Amino acid sequence: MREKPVQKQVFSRFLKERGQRFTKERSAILEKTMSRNGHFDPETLYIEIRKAGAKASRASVYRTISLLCECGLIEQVRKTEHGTVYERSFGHEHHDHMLCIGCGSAIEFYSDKLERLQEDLCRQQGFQGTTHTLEIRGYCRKCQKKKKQT
Amino acid sequence: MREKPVQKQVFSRFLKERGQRFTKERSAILEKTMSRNGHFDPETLYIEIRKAGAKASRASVYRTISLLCECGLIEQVRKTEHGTVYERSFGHEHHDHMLCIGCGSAIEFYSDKLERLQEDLCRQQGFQGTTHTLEIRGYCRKCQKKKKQT
DNA sequence: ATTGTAATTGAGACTCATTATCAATTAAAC
DNA sequence: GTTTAATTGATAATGAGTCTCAATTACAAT
Repeated sequence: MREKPVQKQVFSRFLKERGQRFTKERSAILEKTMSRNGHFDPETLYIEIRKAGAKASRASVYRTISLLCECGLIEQVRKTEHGTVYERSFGHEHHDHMLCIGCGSAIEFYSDKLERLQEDLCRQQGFQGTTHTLEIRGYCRKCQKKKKQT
Repeated sequence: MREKPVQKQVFSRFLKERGQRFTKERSAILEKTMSRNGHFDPETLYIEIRKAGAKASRASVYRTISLLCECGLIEQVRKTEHGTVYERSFGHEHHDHMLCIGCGSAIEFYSDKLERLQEDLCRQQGFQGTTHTLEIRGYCRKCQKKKKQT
């Protein structure tokens, strides 16, 4: 796994500005977070970190995830009955999701039309929109086939 | 508060089909649910029911909310750090929400363009979409003013 | 390098929403 | 009315996430 010094810089600057420290625990969590491609939840991240031999407690994982959200390196995707799902946002353009009811898989997509629509809608309502999340639920290709077979 | 016999019929039929019973607890919870206009969470509903003098335990409230979701009379709006938020869907057309970061208030809106956009997006991805949720976060009129004053 | 000091860590206690348990109750079919 | 399986509710259990606090440590100043 290649180093990602840019992200370390972003994070350590963010911390320094607030008089906070860039510890090895935070560094390990940052690294594992940034090496992840898809969605993840704190517990899974914690287990991966332990497996990788790094030392960081569950508490630190939660605390660091919080910080990473604040400085914009990751963001919350959604809350589920099994906990909160996050994803890397650094080097990962804004997008929305389609979520398969059948298998839980997620498709990412981006739509310029949607971005413009958000602006229109906000104008109509006198609302100052900053971000949005669109989640489309349904069936992915695979699960559509499975359904036909039954 | 007027009676809403249609919803009772829907619910009791739904239950009968599944060999389940239409108890007074379920009836009380249904009624309180249907008399609500905005968003609500299970705990608030439970407290209201107790205040109204009806008898239903917290456990029954949770269990019945689950049933009401299954039969389509209410639906989950979102999960927050303070629990799950629901809203009546019976006699309440589909819509999406703008959520104020400042005060937590919610604006409901409906957009035909958005509905058509969902269809387009799904076609593009070979996804069979059934429902969606669009949540736009930002500042409502009041909170925009407050921010200016500071 | 050493020191001083405030930030951080981690183990475990705690919170709070939600679910499971199970004996007692009850709807509703006969 | 009897029967019987579904339901209820008090309470225990679960599980994600947060808090506590003594021990540790980053880091700025000397």
